[in-house]
Formats: sequence, C-alpha cells, structure tokens
Amino acid sequence: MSLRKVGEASGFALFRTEQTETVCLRRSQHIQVGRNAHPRTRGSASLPALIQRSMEENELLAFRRQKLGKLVEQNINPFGGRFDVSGAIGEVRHAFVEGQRVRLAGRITAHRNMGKSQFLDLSDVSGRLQIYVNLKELPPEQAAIFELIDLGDFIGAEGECFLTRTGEPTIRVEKFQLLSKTLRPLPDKWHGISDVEIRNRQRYLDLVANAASRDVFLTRIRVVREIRQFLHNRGFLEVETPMMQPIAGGAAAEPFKTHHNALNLDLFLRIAPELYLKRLLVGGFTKVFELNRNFRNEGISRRHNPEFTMLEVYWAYADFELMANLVEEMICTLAESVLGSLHLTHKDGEGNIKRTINLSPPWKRARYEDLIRKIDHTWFDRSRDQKVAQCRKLGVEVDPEMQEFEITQQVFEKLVEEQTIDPLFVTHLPKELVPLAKQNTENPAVVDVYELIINGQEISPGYSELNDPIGQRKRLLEQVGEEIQNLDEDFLLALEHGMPPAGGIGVGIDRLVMMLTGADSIRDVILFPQLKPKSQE
RNA sequence: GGGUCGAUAGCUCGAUCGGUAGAGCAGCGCCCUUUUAAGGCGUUGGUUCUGGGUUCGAGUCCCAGUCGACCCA
Repeated sequence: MSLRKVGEASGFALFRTEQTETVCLRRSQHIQVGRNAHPRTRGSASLPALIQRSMEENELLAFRRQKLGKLVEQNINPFGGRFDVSGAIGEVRHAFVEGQRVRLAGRITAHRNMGKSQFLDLSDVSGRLQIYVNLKELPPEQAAIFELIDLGDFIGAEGECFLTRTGEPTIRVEKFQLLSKTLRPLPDKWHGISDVEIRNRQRYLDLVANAASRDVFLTRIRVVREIRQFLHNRGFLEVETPMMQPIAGGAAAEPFKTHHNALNLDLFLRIAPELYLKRLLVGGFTKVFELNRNFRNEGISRRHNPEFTMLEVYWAYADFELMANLVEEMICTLAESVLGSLHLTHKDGEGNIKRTINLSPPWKRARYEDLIRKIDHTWFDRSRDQKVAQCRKLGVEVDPEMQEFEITQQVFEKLVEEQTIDPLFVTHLPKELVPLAKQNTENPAVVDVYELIINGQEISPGYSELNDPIGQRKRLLEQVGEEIQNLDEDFLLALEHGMPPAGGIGVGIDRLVMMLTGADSIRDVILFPQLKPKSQE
C-alpha cells in the first residue's frame, strides 16, 4: 500500500504536505548515532557525555536519558530516520479495513500495559489510532527494545488491521522501529495543558495535549484555504506586495522600523498592503487580493497581536455594496464548508453556551447615523458639551481632548459595536473616520463604506475606494500633518496615471477565526503569539 | 502606563487561624494475553516564581521584582 493511495482515498490532502516537510526537516537535522555512524553528535561533545551531563537534573529526565544510553549501547539509533507510512494516522484510521497491512508512525500518547498484551495510542495532528503489541509475538530483540520505549516517543509500526472485542480499530504490531526518543515527559494525558502561559509559549505541548486547540488551528488552516479557493473561483488573483516599505501607509498605525544595510535605508514593516494593491489596479489588474501579515507597533491585548493576518481584496469597477455582498457570501461559504453550519455556538470551558451567532443571509445593513440615533435620537442636535454630558449618562467614558466625531465614535464602539453579535454592515460612516474612501454623492459628510461587525468586533471594512488623485493628495496631507516625509508621493504618482473606481475590503483573519471558533483571545488563534520573553537569571 | 487577580512535584490541583507541603496522573518496582482516563500492590519525586522583611515558626502576612490573565487608558 502506498502513501499516495491512502491519502487520495481519505481526502486528507492537508496532511500530506506537512509530512513531506517533516521528512525534509528530519533529514537536515539528522544526528548520526548508532548502527550506521560514529557515536557522536554533530557538536563536539560525545553522546554519552551529553547523556551524563543532565542526569542530575530530574529523576524523570534521568530515567529517559538512561534508556537512551541503553539504546545506544545496543546500537539502536534513538532518533531514527525515514519510515515510509501508509498515511497520516487520521488517514489510516479513515481508510481502515480489517485484515489490511499498514505502516504508520506517530507519537505514543497512551500506554495500557496488560502484561504480555499492551495497547498504545499513536497520535499526530490528524488523529489517534490504537496499536496492539504482544511481546511474545515480537522478535526477541524487538521485545527488548520495546522495554525502553516511553510515553511520548515516536515509533513506526507495521502490522495488520483488526478490531478488538470492544470494536476499537487497532493495528497488531509485527515490527516496530523507534523513530525518536523523547527526553522529557509529556503533559497529563487527561487534563492536558491548562496553563495559558505554557500553552502559548510552548505551543507544541498545547497541540500534542489539547485536542480543542488542535481543532482551532485546523479550523484556521481550512478557513485560510477556503478563502483562497473562494477568491480564486471568482477570478481574483493572489499577489504579494512589499512587507518592507519606505513609507508605512494605508492605515493609521505606528509601524515597526528596520534598516537595509546595503542601501543604508530605513524601512518599515507594512501596516497595510493597500497602497501597493491599488498600484496594481493602476497597472490593469481588475481583481486582486493579498492574504498575509501586517505589523503594528502597538499594545498587545486580548484582541491585538503586533503581527496579524489580513486579507485585502480590490475589485475594479465595483463599489462598497458589491464588496459587502462578496464578503457576506465569502464568510457564509466558509462557515458552511469549514463548520458545516451558519449557526455558531460559542461555549465556555465547562461546555455552557456563551453566545450564539446567526450568520444566515441576508445580513442587516444600517447607516452609522441611524444606529447612533437609535441610542439617543437627539444626539446630533446636541452641542459638543451636551454630548460629553450625555456620554456620562450612557456610561461611556470620553477623553476631554476628543473631537466631536471621536466622541460619537466612542458611543458607537461601546454601545453598538460591542453589543452586536449577529452580522451587521454599518454604512455611511462620517468621512473623518475613513480618510481613504469615496465621499457619498448625496451627502458629502459621509463616505461610501461599510464596516462589518460580528461577535462584538469589527471583522471587515469595505470601501468604494478613492481614485481621484487630487482629492487623495488632500486627504493624505491632512493625515500626515506636519510629517510631510510620510506622504507617499510614489503612490500619488501612480494615481495620477489613472486608477479605475474600485471596491476594496480588508478582513481581519485572526478575528474572523475567533468569531468562527469562539476563541476569546487572539492568542488562542495564533500559533505563536507575541509574548514578553521570560527573564533569564 | 494604571488597577485587580494569579504562579505549589513533569502535568492537573489541594494544604483550615501562620504550626510536619499532600492527592490523582505520569515515573520507578512487581502482577496481569483484547485494554482504552485499563486494573491491583508497593514506591520515588518539592528553590511552594525570584529577592528582601515580620515572626519562635511563612506556601500562607508585608515590601520589591519577574512573568501571565482580565479590566481600564
């Protein structure tokens, strides 16, 4: 049975790539030990010395090092090598046929020892499968090696598929091979890792021990894949524009600064790809998107990571309303294909329902002004001072320095955005809030944009993009203020060559995944979130 | 940046009023040929986040720091 066969049969295409990568990685990091090599690592210290050195650390570690030493003595390579498998564990389980011979590899995540009969669980990201080892059936030299196997070790096994008395799919092991000795114990098999700090800092432990966490990240992976598929199907071209930019434009945010030595040039990590994607519209692209990282040098919180993933889509000759239709269709398609439903249920740690989100289209659309009026129908008749006083009554904190539109925005954020769980497109925002969008032809005080709110968070803004180079220059000048060096002349030059009217959107992928998975923190949907380093003593 | 809370064995968690730091899992030693949080008997394991202080005595009280969580800015 070939790897390809099982992979195709079960449709887990996702995992095949990962496997290939893993094999490459192993090859490059191969440590020459045992049968085929000198008993030395690539470093200068000999393996026995390395084993010896950390024996004092901890009894648990010492026992594992001892076993490692015994394996080396018996000329067994404790860190293995290539092992051809029938497929990922989930694939083999999916394509399980009694009596069929399979080869599979994985980490030992459970060991139920009944004397001569032993049951072990092998796991990887695709799933878990039980193997059965009968020490009397193994060749004696293999049985001896088996005694040196620990929970957490990677092994490869070959044998026949069968069902136990209780109907559990199981592989009867005829041969096995140690693929990697684990020197540290894994987290508790039942409770997993609950310490948030360890989960975030040592994500690999979280992934090994917590199925719920694996599911969140697999959902994220599928969401990203589905977004690409959705846009490809509609003729959008995926492009890659600079992450290092001489001027960080396209949004109002503090950038990270870096330096190119050969050019002796300060560069900024991008805060948005927008201005480059628009250059592509100038260049004749009509449907483009970019799905990648942005960087903002700002605080870290439950909803903010310094690097985050953003989808931006531009569609020539469209407007914000077509873009709203597109994003609505996209998110509904995602939810159905990845989660199988438009009704999402978020649960807390105990399994109690926290909230439900109904994504069924059509999604509500409402004007910014009307939403504010719903909270206070005389809001826009009030003076600035009266607005501040009203905020106090409404329990909305405002800074005395704030401009009037900012006070209104504060009310919007607290009393509309945070309270909105089901999808809502907010349209016709005041132009001060969105300097890069087209003004509404009927009411120049507002712009032709939407802001999509789901789950109390802004998930996506969409614009009828400004393509008038003169108007754009004026707005950008207002935006950069004194810091005229931040005016992107190169972008304005491009606009002067003509950009088609276009609709544009951004979608915060991290927040989208939070919404879809019910994660409360952005750190739960980013594999390696930014954390302060532990101080080294 | 401010406030509140938290850090105890590899993991998950206890420890009364300030009075001998415990349990389950994992580990180690035995028993066990279809188990699945396997089971049974026995057993090892601690810089109680770090540094000061109060006290006859500190996991516990006080101060400072580190890291984290939440809220606010």
